[in-house]
Amino acid sequence: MPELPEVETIKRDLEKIILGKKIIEVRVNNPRVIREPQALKFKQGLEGQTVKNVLRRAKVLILELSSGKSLVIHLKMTGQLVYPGGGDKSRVAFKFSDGKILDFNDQRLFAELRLLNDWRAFKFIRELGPEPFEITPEKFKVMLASKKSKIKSLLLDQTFISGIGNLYAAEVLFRAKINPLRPANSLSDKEKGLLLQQIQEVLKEAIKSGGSSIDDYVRLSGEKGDYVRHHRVYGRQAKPCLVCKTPITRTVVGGRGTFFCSQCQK
DNA sequence: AATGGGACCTGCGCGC
DNA sequence: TGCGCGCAGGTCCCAT
Repeated sequence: MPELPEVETIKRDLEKIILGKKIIEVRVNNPRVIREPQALKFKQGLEGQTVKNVLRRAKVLILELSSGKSLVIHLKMTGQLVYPGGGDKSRVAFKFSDGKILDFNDQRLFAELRLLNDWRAFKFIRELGPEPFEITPEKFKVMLASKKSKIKSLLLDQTFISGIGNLYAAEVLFRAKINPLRPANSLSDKEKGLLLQQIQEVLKEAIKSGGSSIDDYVRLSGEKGDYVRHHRVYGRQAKPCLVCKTPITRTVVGGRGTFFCSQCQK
């Protein structure tokens, strides 16, 4: 479940090793992960290209190429980039001019690779809400004002705010002491301010730790992200709240596991 | 219009 | 020991 901090970590690791390098061969081991264009065109469009720029938008990685096209990668839940690669799990392998290989792994085949003429025109990216770090407290208040949906569902809505997933939604709501089931427009101005502050702080700290390795996420090197040590509620069902010792509640919101402290989060 | 649930997938861990 | 089942969650799509 790579979310913003995990994708940002991969982005930073990746640009250190592939900026300016040429892709000499693309091996497609499972065409299902290539959403467009058709696999052969994808391969041909990448071979011979130099990586000019590595960008992140929300949970999406973008590699701008010398041709002007871009390789757009959404890791979804189990997508991984591993370097140096050459492993037998790889769905797609990118070989560079120095002979080294970047593996794209994805156990569950949900991830999406695209070779696009203009990544900015890609519907998913066009419709993304603002990046959490670009939001001011004033703007956040306006954004929440008319929203009746549960605050947790709203944090997961990528067209509302981009980059937060199930894990960080749980963590920021715990730190802001807000119950995930609350209607968004029922938050006081003070709570809205605190929530934005926690969103920015938690994401920033998580990036510093290299993300959270639960399930499949690993850094480019295969090394784990260290932020798991700082988790307070995610995955802690029935365990004592770290603040008040009340057992952590697990419920389902929008079909997703939702962890919170019924005592601390009102 | 907003909300909810299923679908997409695979491997792991659990209970019998 | 072995098998079947539920579960994990990002996003899309459809029904209500």
